[in-house]
Amino acid sequence: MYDDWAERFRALGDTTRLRILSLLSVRDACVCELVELLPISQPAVSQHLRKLKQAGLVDEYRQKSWTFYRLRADMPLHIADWVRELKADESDVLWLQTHHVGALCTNRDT
Amino acid sequence: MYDDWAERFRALGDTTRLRILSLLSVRDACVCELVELLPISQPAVSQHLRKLKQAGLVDEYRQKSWTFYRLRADMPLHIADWVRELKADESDVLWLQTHHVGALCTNRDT
DNA sequence: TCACTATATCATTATATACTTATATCCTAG
DNA sequence: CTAGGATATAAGTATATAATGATATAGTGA
Repeated sequence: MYDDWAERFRALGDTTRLRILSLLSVRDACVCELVELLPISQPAVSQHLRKLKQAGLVDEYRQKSWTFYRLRADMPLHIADWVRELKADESDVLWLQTHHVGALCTNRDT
Repeated sequence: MYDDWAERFRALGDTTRLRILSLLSVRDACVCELVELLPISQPAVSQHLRKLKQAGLVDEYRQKSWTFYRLRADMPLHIADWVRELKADESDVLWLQTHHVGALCTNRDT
């Protein structure tokens, strides 16, 4: 009866995933960017993203060789309200504003 | 950084606890009433209530020999909004409306 | 006081979660 | 097509969680 909600809340019940959401609230990001910012391995990041996706909180799109994740626009209302107030750490915001994946990974610029 | 929120969401990330919240949104209830309504043992109910309490979502008060639990009035805003929309199962509502703990525990009412 | 009821805690167990490393898959460039 | 980077999946492990039955604690009322 409450399965979907429980799954959503479980997805939110982890500080790493909350940080990922805070990052995505600054801007969309690809997996390799999140890997740069988080203190865990690439597979761990991938697994967190999968949970967030299964919970309907993020979705993905491809651009060049990268898979970008973004907050889902159709996220349940109250969660969306909450996420909107989630403040990313200042240094994370700075990083996201001053880096772009092209520079990070192979080419330059977006 | 997001520890408190993660704990709250983890507390919400279980269907049994969501059902407990839905019950408490109908009216305050004591542990023995929740035990009647839920398909799990009394210790399990007690442990769920402890998690909800630690997460700041419910609190307790004593009345006669019973410990009643109620939704915390100062629950975080967005969660309170969400809980307000949580609909208890109709048969649960009926049970809560037609029973009271005095009848339950000392007499043997319907 | 004692007996009883209500609730909490303890010890244990099975399953879920979060991480790791290793490997597979998928793109895109050349 | 092939090489290499980007990402996902697999397998394994340690910790967390949710349940149980047994037991401890607390309050009530005779």
